[in-house]
Parts: sequence; structure tokens; C-alpha cells
Amino acid sequence: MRLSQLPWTTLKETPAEAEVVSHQLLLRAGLIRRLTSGIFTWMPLGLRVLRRVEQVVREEMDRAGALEVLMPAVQPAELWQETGRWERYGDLLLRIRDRHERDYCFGPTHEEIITDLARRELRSYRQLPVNYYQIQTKFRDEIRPRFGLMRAREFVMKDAYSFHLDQDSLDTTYAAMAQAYTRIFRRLGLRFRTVDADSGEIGGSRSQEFHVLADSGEDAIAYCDADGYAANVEMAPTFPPAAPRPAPAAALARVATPDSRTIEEVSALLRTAPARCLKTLLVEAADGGLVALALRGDHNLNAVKAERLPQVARPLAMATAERIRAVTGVPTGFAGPVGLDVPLIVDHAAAALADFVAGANAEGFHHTGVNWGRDAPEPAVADLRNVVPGDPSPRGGALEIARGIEVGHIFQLGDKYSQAMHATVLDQDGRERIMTMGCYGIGVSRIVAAAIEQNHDAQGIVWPAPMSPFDVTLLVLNPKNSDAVTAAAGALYLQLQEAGLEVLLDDRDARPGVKFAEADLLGIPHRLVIGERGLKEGLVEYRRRRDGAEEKVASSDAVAFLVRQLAATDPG
RNA sequence: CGGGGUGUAGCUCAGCUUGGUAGAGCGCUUGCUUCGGGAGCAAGAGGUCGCAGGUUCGAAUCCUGUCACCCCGACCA
Repeated sequence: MRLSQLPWTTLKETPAEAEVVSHQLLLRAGLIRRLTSGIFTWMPLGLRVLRRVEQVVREEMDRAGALEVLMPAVQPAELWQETGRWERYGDLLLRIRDRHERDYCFGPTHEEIITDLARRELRSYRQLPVNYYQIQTKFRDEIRPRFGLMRAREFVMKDAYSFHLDQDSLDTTYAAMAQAYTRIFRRLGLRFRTVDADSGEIGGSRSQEFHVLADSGEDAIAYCDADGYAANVEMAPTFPPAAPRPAPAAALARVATPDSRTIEEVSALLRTAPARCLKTLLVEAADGGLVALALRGDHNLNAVKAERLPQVARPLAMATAERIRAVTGVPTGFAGPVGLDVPLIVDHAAAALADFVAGANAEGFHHTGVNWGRDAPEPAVADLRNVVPGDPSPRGGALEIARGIEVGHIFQLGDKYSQAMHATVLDQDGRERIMTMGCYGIGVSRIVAAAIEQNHDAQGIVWPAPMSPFDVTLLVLNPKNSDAVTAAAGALYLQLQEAGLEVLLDDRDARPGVKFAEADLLGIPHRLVIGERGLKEGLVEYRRRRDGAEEKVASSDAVAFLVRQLAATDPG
């Protein structure tokens, strides 16, 4: 592509609307433009990146035996009513109505559509297993779209759905998909991690997420390189402390803490470590009352774990200040286990405390020297907290925490949808059997953003080679001043293309500094410069974007040299 | 949806407190000079100050309403 033919606008200044690097650089490099909140246009150069990601995904899905289809984006309400999600999915579902006042939605996901398709198309166990996939535009009316492509409302997703007669078959396909996903992210040149995950609203049993590692990631991942364990912190279990609880040493005392409600305030006032304080949280209970959840002051509540408790209302809801006052008679900030009259569930670590500080269930007072069994009943104990660095891994090592961006998620759905929609086949004995399903998603457009979050520097984007919009960019310096330079550049441009490379030729009538700066911003991994200076000696200049490594190459060797560079950097 | 914030030229922003002629930098156009890391000089084009109503002789500025966008929380690829 000749840049002189492309109306390409870059931005020197960061648009005010962009908060995260990927969003800023996508806008500055002219790869996307915002139409409205969470909805973007892919510009010519940006679309090339998206297409390259799609292509890798497509190749690996095909290799894994999945079948590409393209389902409609607009879906009739009836199918969603069949599974009950027309109501349950809530406002995330963009509902639309046609001229006949019939209800539709713009598809946020396609379980209903594919299950409907499967129950029509699949009649016999002989046709199973089958795995359909598509790469398609989804719409989710997010409460708050943000971070550009990271959480857009309209986005490109690869979603696959597999159908099976039994669990063994599902296990096989699930494993094949896990392997395909690993190949995809590896081929794209991304640093990523596969983690155990909560299956969430979509339902089902087994579930794993694929996270691109980046400090700006919205998710926290607990992992241990030594033993290979990795899980979303939502899922990573904690264990009862190995050491037994110390015997009580201090007497229970009631102290005035008039304006101290938070752990920070109380621990500062009483000169105690937060780890020696009890954090008592009041949440809505399943029976309509409240439940108290207690943690060590330096630990955080894990909502997924809390929701699993039968006593706790789903979804997890912290009690409001009014509710707390109405039920306990005390304002927020002073709840504690001594004399508490709502049910109490305590985290392992907090149950191992002795002589600790806790709220006194009276406005302006806390207790010190509190001990379980003596001052408050031996509590019901559960795993309630998020893991912290250093916690033991389930496999024996010690956990570390990293930030990640979720770009893929695979689930075993079981018969949740096939049951609701009666998707059956006849088995070997001629009996009708509900099919078992798996589903497998990749956030294709999100990968583009995640790749930038992980690969950028002060100058701009540093594309992993497999998803770069071009393999190489060829800058022609001052083409107007020298016909020889222009001719040499044109010839090299053709030769590179003949060698099978995608080339971006910067033949614009622009100053060299502009070309250098914009090339860095755009982030193509390999750059060749052809200018009067070098050409006199028969040389072109090579520069690698990632580390700035430079080399002068005889123009006659340039193509061969570049082919070698590409081979060295392309993992695919 | 709750809380916070912002809407002035394509982009980044000033002007608003204390009402009176709409500004700067970048970008764009033309010319000259430049030309190996986002050039210099000169001349230009470009704005119903988000929208609607109100107050006023007069509103970007004050008041009311409304819309859009951004940020913080719960959800997700």
C-alpha cells in the first residue's frame, strides 16, 4: 500500500476521551474512530490488524475441526424467551422492534440461535460431535463502556458451540479447544496465561479463561510458576492457616473509637496492624435478613466465594447504611462478633486470630483482646477472601498475583440450553437424547487492544509481527528531491511484495522527521529507509521497531535480509 | 443505575467568577525558505460557543430544562 494514496491522519495530542494506552494509541495512530459511546469504526490500517487476528483464529479453529458458519446478528425474542433469558439477561440485551411490533434483540451471544439450529439440523448421534463457530459482531449494552476497544458495546467475537452425545465427547472437544486457544495466542505473539475460572452467568461446569498479561488488566490472576497453577483470583481457594490459633492472652476491653469506622482508622487509632483487626461486613441474606461476613482487616472479600454460601443472597449485595441501622440498631463501622445478633460466617484466616480488635456493636466503640470461644461463639468458618501474594497454591507452591485482560473463555455448558430448548438426537438404541454442549469465545477486537496494552513504548505501538498491519514499512526520504531515490524505492517496494511481504510504502511528500515519528507510532515491526545519502553507497537502512536495532544493508540484499528478519521474529 | 466531571474550530485547551467585538497551540490551504526524528516565515480557510427555553438593551458567560460524552462502582470476550 502506498501511503500517498491513503488519507491517514495521526494525532500528536492524546484525545481527552481516551484513558488507557491502547485506546489512546489506536486513536492517535488513526486505526479506529469513535462513532458514539463504545462503538467504533475500523479505519483502513486498523482493519488490517483486526483481519490478521481473525485469520489466525480462523486457521486454528479450522485446524481443530470446527466448522465456520455466520449466524444473524438480529435475533427473535421467542428463542430468548424459550430459555428464559429474555427476562434474565436484563438491560445488557439491546432490544429492538420491527414494523410489526415484533421483538428482537441484537445478539450479545448466540447460544439460543445455535441451539435452535442444532435441534433442526442434527437428528442422529452419528452426526456428533459437531463444533460450529463464527466470527461476528456482537452487541452488549454495557452499563459503562470504557477503555476503547477493551470494553466496547459493539465488538467482534469468535464464538464456537459444540454438541455431543456424552460427557466424554465434550471433554475431548473442550481439550481440543483449549489447545487451539493456546496455539492462537502463541501464534499472535502474546504473553498470556490460561487460568481456571468461574463459569458465571452463562452457566455450566468446567471453565477456563485466557488472559493476556498486562498491568492495566481488569482481572487479577493468581499463579505459581513452580507448580503450574493458575486461576482467576475469583476462583483461587485459600486454606486454613497451618499454625494453630494462639491461646487468649489479653482481656476483653471496650474502647471508645468515636470517629473510627474503617479498618485504617481503627488500626491507626489503636496502633494495631490491620491484620489484627476483624473486618465485619454485613450483606443481604438469602432469607431476607442480613448475614455478617468477617475477614482479617488486611484481607478482601471475594464476591464469588461469598455468593456460593447458601445463607447469602445472590447476587451479593452489601447492606445499605439504613438496613444496617434498622437491623442491628447501630450505624455502619461498629459491627463485631461479640453480642452480634445476625448470623456470622468467618474466613479461615480471621478465625485463627486471637486477642484481636473488632467492632463492639455500639456506636463509637470497638473491643480489643477479643477471642473466639471466650468472648464470641466459635464461628462458622468458610473461605471468603481473595488470595494475596505468598498464599499457598493448591498444588503446593506459593502464589503470585498478576494483572490480565480476558481475551478468551471456554466453558462446558452441559445441557443447560439443549434441555431448555429440547435439542435432541437419537442415540444408537433409537432413544431421544438431550445433547451436551460446550461453548468457546474469543474477543477478537479486544485482542487488538490487549496486544497494544502489552506491547507499546513512549513512541507508540510495537505490534507483535503476526498482527501488524504490514510486515514492513519502507520510508522514502525526500522523494521529490531525487528521481533515483524514488525509482529505487519503487523497485524495492515491488521486490518485497514479490517476495510475499505486505509492504507499506511511505512515499508521501512529507519531512523525514514526520515519517519516522509516524512509523514509530504505527508500530510496524520492521522498517527500511531509503534516502539519497545511503543510496549513493548502495545501502538501505534497516531498523527493528521493538528494540531499535539498526543495520545498513546493501540494497541488492535488502529483500533477502528482510525475509530473514521476518523468519526470526515470527513465531507463527 | 448511583456518584463525580466535561461540552467553545478537525485535535488539545483558554475565555465564564465580574454579561458588551470569540481566542491560542497543533492540524488544514497557498507561497517562499527548509528537508535524516512530528520545520520556519507570511497569508488564509474554519466556530448557530451541545441543544431548547428564560432573565437582560445585550448571554459562550447568569437561571431552568434537556441531550451527549468521560471518570469511579457491580457485569463481561
